[in-house]
Amino acid sequence: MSLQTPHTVDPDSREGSVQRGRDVAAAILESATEKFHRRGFHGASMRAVADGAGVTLSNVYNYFPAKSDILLAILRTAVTEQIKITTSAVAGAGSSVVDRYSAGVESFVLFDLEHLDVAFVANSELRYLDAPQREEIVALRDVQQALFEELIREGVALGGFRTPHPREAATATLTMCAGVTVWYRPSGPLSARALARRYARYALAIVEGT
Amino acid sequence: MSLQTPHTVDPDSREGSVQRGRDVAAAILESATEKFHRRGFHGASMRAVADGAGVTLSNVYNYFPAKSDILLAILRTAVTEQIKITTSAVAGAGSSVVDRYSAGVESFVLFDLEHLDVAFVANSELRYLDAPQREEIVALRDVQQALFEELIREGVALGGFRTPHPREAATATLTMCAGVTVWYRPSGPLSARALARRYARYALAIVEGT
Amino acid sequence: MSLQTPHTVDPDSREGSVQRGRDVAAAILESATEKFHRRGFHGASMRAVADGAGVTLSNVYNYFPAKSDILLAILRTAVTEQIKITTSAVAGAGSSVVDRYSAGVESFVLFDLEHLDVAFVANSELRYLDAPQREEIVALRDVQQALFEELIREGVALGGFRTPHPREAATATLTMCAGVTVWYRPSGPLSARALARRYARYALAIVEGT
Amino acid sequence: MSLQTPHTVDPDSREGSVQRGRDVAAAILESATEKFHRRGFHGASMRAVADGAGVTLSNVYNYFPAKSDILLAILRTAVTEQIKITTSAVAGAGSSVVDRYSAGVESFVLFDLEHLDVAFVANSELRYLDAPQREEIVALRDVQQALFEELIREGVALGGFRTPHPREAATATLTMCAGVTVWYRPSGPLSARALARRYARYALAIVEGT
DNA sequence: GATGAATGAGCATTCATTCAT
DNA sequence: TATGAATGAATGCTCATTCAT
Repeated sequence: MSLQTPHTVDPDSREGSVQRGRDVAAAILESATEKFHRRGFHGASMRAVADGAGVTLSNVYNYFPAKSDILLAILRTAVTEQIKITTSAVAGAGSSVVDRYSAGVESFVLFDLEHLDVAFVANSELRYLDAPQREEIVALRDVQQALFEELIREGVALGGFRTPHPREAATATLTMCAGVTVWYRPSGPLSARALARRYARYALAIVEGT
Repeated sequence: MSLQTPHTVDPDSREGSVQRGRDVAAAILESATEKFHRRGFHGASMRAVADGAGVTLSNVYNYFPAKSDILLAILRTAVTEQIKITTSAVAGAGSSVVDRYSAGVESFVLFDLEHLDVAFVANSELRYLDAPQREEIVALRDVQQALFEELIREGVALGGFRTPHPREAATATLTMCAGVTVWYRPSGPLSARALARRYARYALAIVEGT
Repeated sequence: MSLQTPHTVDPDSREGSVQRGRDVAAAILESATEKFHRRGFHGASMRAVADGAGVTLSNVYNYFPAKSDILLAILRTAVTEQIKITTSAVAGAGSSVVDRYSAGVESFVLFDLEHLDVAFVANSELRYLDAPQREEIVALRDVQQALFEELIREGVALGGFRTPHPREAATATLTMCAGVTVWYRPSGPLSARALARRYARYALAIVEGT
Repeated sequence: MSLQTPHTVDPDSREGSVQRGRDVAAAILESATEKFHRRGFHGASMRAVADGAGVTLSNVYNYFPAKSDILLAILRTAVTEQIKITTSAVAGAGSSVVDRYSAGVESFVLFDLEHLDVAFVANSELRYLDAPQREEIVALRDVQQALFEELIREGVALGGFRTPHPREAATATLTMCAGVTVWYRPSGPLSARALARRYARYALAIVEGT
């Protein structure tokens, strides 16, 4: 499942240039994600991105003014989407903090596992954005981090979690979770869902939940 | 403290120009580490590496036949050194598994914190090595991973740890620990040693130590 | 007369700058031929080739993926064209073997004299092509050699030629003829046509024609 | 048999620096000959020459001030030696012009066949010498050419040869003979001596000897 | 939107040569 | 003689980007 190509498309809007423009941009983002994942931002050439998208090199520039804008678009979508998914997972969980925190972590890991290359790129290539672009993404990640941190603080206040350092616990947990994109292979013995549950358990342990 | 500059230098040989007295290969490795950290392997040019080392571009090639050999040398040194340090930390700790595991994790994190850029490069740029070179480093990392995994299994056998999945716990812990190189800044409020201790506690929680 | 500039050009399209009107690929091949002739394949730089063609260095690579492909293109054109010319000269000559052989040799030499640099490069730089590319050209040269060898065998069969070694006679003759590209200067006293006739006479003597 | 390493060495002179100097220079020339043959003058690096000679790169410069001096030395030796050999072959032959011319051509070809790489280099790489060095070799080749041309003129005067163009016949013959270095392989079916005799016959035909 | 041609700066690497010892 | 270290210029080639159509 790709983040860039939505699988539900309104059939009425399939014609006309706007829709075709959407398709092309999506193809470029998809190709770029794969290339950035495999070769890194600086190791992947615009030609390779264009070729992978089945698009003319020059035409890429009709959709993205510069290479870094492609990376920015990938990261923006990824982080935004992950915030949405974790937020709604937390909202949809049971009323106990433990349940809500677990649901949040599980959905976070699941997102990374289901979008391995996007998530990997989001973690590893952010540093190649120039300051203004980078700050936009960093701000979004702060939102994501705050979501978990708040839950931890809440758990500590309610007595369910006993970690003395909510902020560092959140940071450690998030980097641990993001780490799955480095080594997980879908062909392995562990299903994404099972792994996500396992990580939720680690996360609970880190905040010293009872 | 740099990994590349040998600790034992004959003080009598320090005369002569500062630049010449310093080992050229070490200067190149140090510069390359910094450049690879800041710009990534493909984003850092050999010219930048040479300039940073105060060395002629062509002279770099008198010490390293190719760019990738510089990366290889950095990774080899880093991983080897970290194995040594963690191994001896484990050996020098108390007899209980909890103590030995904690000491191992703490020294692992401490190493990363004291060689932030080297450790960061070791984690993020390994994938840019070609297969044969990459496999050499991967084999070394497997040794490192085995060290922790064995300790966990031992703890489980003795009853001190209760995690049902030693291998995954080790993986999760190591990626969590390696994650500190992404965000830690020495100028921050937390000392390296304090942070390392904190991570040892997280690690213990993950393996569900009592 | 150049081999690279096509003979039939639409006169109406000659407007626009002289440089642009000229085919870029042809200009590159022409310049490369001259540079390879003067400095040799390894002694001629792509920058020199580009400059000689009035073309940007990088633009050369829009037409030829590698330096060796330029050499390949030159040799392919040269050898193919020479085969065509000698074949049709043989076909258009009188019915006697002596006449046909003489016509073949004469046209062969004439081709070399009228395309001195191309022919010189074809003789001297072939060895710098990598195996697969070289074999393509070698196969073409075998066709050329076979043309003459067959004529000699025919002459021997009919009694006009008395050489006991048709193959070696053909080889000796062709290398002798190709040799003119080394020393002939159009400014000299001997016209190309006269020299070609003289070589046809040598060739006849070598096969011991009556 | 190499031109550079004499096979008769005075055993008494084997020690001391002069003799060792000789050996080193000879090794360099031998290696350079092989490299120039295989890769061409510009395609062969000084490092490759040094390595092939089992000599330090810097030490090469103790014997030859520049790369082109190595080429010059090779060519000088080769051409000089060939002149000597052909001259004495002519002198040692029977009294008839036909015999003397045949002996000259045969010994010329034989020299090329017995020193394939040296002779090849002498033919193909001469053009890479700068003007003053090149002229020295060209002057030597003129001597070689004059030897054959004089014989032809003598033969014409005496009535044995009937070619109307002694000079062009000599040129054609010499380029034909030199051509053997391009294709001859000692492993082939034809012995060097047999091939040389065959070429002497071609040469006689070219000058229209009776 | 889409294209093919073009560009200038930059890339990793190699060159012949020099120099201090 | 001999060496190991060093150098500046050049090598073939690729880069992200632009532009005219």
